[in-house]
Amino acid sequence: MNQKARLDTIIHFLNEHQNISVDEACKLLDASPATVRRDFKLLSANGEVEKNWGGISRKIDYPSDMKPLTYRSTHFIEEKKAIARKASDLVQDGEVVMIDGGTTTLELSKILAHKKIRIITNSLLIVNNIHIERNGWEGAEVFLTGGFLYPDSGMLVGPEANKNLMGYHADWAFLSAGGINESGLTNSNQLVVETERTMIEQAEKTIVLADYSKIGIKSMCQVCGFDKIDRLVTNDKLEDEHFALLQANGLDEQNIILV
Amino acid sequence: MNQKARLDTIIHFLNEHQNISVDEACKLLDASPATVRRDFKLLSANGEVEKNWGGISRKIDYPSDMKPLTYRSTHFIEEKKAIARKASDLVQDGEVVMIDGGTTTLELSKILAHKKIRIITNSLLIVNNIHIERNGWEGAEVFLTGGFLYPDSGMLVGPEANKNLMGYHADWAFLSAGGINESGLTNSNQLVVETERTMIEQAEKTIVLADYSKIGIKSMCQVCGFDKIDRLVTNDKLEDEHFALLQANGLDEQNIILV
DNA sequence: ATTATTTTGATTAATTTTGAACGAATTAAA
DNA sequence: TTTAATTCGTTCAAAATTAATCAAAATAAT
Repeated sequence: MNQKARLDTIIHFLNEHQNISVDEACKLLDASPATVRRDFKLLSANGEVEKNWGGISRKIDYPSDMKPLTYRSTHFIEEKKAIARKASDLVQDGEVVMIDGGTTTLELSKILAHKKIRIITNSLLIVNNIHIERNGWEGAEVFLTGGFLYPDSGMLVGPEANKNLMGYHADWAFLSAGGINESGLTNSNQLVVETERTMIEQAEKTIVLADYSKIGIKSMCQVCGFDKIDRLVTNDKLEDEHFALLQANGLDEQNIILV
Repeated sequence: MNQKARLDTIIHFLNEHQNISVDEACKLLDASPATVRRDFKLLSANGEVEKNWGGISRKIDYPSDMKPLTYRSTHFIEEKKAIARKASDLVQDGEVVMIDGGTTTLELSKILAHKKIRIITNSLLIVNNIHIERNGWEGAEVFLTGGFLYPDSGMLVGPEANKNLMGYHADWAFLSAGGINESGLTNSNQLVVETERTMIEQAEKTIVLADYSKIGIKSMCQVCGFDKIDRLVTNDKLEDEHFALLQANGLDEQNIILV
């Protein structure tokens, strides 16, 4: 493996994980510590990663408008993956799934890409990742809604997107959360919220994926009340106060899936 | 295996993988290191790939979660770019443009991305590239059709895609060609051809982009006859025989734009 | 069929990269 | 604070990669 291939492998690894140590990289690249250190030095000199004692880590907080369709938040990657894995267990072969945009639902889509299901989404980022995950015609069939491409988030929104969603019927709607508070589910973009509402309408069951940092947070736009949420998948790092908030609104052990 | 075949094999390999080493290429091409190096040198001199110690890699290294649906290297890239540049001159600010999938139309979309126009397309590849090309909210507004994502080509097809296209009206339809022969425009995928037909219906003027290698070729599916083609943009390497073919079907100096 | 031209593969010397060793620097433990 | 254990960066010899040269093989032209 030559240098360029090694650097690519490291970057690829960091897209999936938060950080990588010298030892891990040695195994991954089949190279000596000296070489790995030289590679790390190169990457950090280029400003692509952050150097720290024992390894390197992803730079937190990309300027989001610079890398439009790539990963946003690099925080809680492992937590999000765990939540996604748990949520994916709900889905059986042959079912139809609607997936909202968001970093946690993105992880979910990577897993679901391998199942024999139909996926309907309005997120370009998710479609791109499914395309990478699966092999040609194997795995899930994908249906994308049409509509206006919202530049920042890479999501398709507007009346056309909604009309498209209304043309489909799904077993599950997997939604991401901007925040969950006493009034229910909220998100930051009005146009995206519209499509989320439509997904809720068109699906049998609505599942919300939210790591613990989202509970107690209120975003600008109201998506729906707790009555529409059938299941909430979240971390077990949940504070008592937040757990009480959920229970007071009708979500109990049955509906809350902790990972 | 001759040189042309080797270069094609390498390019094809690089469409699937990020990079290729000299050793890998030796096995893949059944050739000696010396020959492989000469090939690598050629490709990098042409600017088609990036040279690095121990091998070559794809020139444009977009974020890993967009790879398959982004750039695919091709031959005749400069010709295609030249055709795209010429075609883009037709479009004025404020107009609405439909763009078909294809490598030449892809180049066109990169140019049009910077104009103050509206772009309607059913190609994910094109949408991704526009997204990269322009800066957030600057440049063209993009509308994507919904539909079934055809795995290989990354295009949205099927009844939903057609219905979406029929909801829009455009000044221009820019189509790519699988082949152009005495019966008119042909392409290889039945479902894609359907959307191309719809684009022709919904646009004021239909422009076909085709490098000279496409003239005289017949693909499986008929898109339309010459009567629907308002302009053909192609190279001036056109053979006399092919030029005659075009003229015999009503395309003259007025309609054929040579670059 | 013969000759000229191009392409290929082996050889070699120069250059670059790599891995191991070791002292310096940093963190963790006592 | 002192000590032990990692980790880091650098040096240097070994290994790998490259470009150049040249003869053999393949291809094209006469």
